[in-house]
Amino acid sequence: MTRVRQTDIAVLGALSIEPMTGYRLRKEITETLGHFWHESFGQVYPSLARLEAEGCIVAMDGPKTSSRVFALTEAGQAELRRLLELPPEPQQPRNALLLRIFFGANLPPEAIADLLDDYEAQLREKLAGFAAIRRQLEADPLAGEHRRYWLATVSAGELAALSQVEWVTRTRTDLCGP
Amino acid sequence: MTRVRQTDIAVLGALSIEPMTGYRLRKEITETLGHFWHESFGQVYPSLARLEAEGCIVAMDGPKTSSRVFALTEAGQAELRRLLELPPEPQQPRNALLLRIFFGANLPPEAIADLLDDYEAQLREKLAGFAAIRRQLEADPLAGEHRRYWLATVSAGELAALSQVEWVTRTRTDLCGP
DNA sequence: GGGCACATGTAAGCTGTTACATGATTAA
DNA sequence: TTAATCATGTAACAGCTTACATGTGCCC
Repeated sequence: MTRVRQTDIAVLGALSIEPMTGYRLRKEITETLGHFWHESFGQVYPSLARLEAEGCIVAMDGPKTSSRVFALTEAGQAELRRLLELPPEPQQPRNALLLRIFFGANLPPEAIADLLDDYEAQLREKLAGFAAIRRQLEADPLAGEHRRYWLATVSAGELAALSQVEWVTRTRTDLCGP
Repeated sequence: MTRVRQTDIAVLGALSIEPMTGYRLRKEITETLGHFWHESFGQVYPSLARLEAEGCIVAMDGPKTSSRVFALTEAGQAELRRLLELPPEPQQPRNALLLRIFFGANLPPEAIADLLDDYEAQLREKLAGFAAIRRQLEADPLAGEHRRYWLATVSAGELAALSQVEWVTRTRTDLCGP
């Protein structure tokens, strides 16, 4: 019962869309999956090395000296499908804001208000980001068959952020007064 | 720029409500903060040892031989306040379901439907759990000044789960048909 | 006496981050 | 030419989980 390496899913998934270098892979993950996923170089390169050794991906010479462009093999495509079908293992939640709110009786109301205001500002930034991604996605002719799936993840982010804005507004009134 | 040990906040916070043993501390965190926080024994005991060495908590003999009941000192109370006011550092998101949806073009629609159905079932379980916690909290006379803060965290969970149920329903239709 | 919940800890190991080291390519 | 970006990797470390080892107290 070995645990599934989540990073491998992200790496194989990205390469299923287009072959690319490790550097660009990480950049695409940051820019495109950024609102629900994250990888660091320290994860991406070892993962690429492992997947190459397992025959899931192959490296080709890139346009630049000493850059390697990775592509999925058939085995890699099969492995990706296998991993995608596995039910996500429930991750241990850790919400640092809710932790602070829970112990809020130890703080003056203004400190709570500050925490909530900061959070709301972050949410509004996120929402602006989603709007931008959505516009871009709806215009991008390359998205093709992926578009509906990508839009679904954007919707998830938007709905979550909107419901959290509602919660923040209500909670600020409840806990810190109008 | 040392990072804040989040576990310390949970430990100090729990002890600010009532002195208790490490074992019970972890149990309370699991049962009461479970929907937004998690600690393992391997975190709790070292954290207690460190906080004791720093003078934030003191140990008293418990009712049982070789059990130690920890209580906040004044320094610990001050440290807790300091930690609670720090803005939560944004954690790197990792949503395993959205990762699978994003690469959904690699899967047959039925596999997507399974993933979404499983997720919806989990959400409904969560909602039932929240309802139970809410009933319990509203009846508990011990909650006192904490009740409003604790209810706020329950509301956060409820709203989040409800908006995700909405998303799941919509997304299932969009991606897998009616 | 047997089983369960309470209770305390440690050690191995995995995941993931951060900082570092190095160099190529491109655009101003 | 110089700064930014592209590109690859490693090493140290922090954080956290899991499994293990050990023992107490209570109830049936």
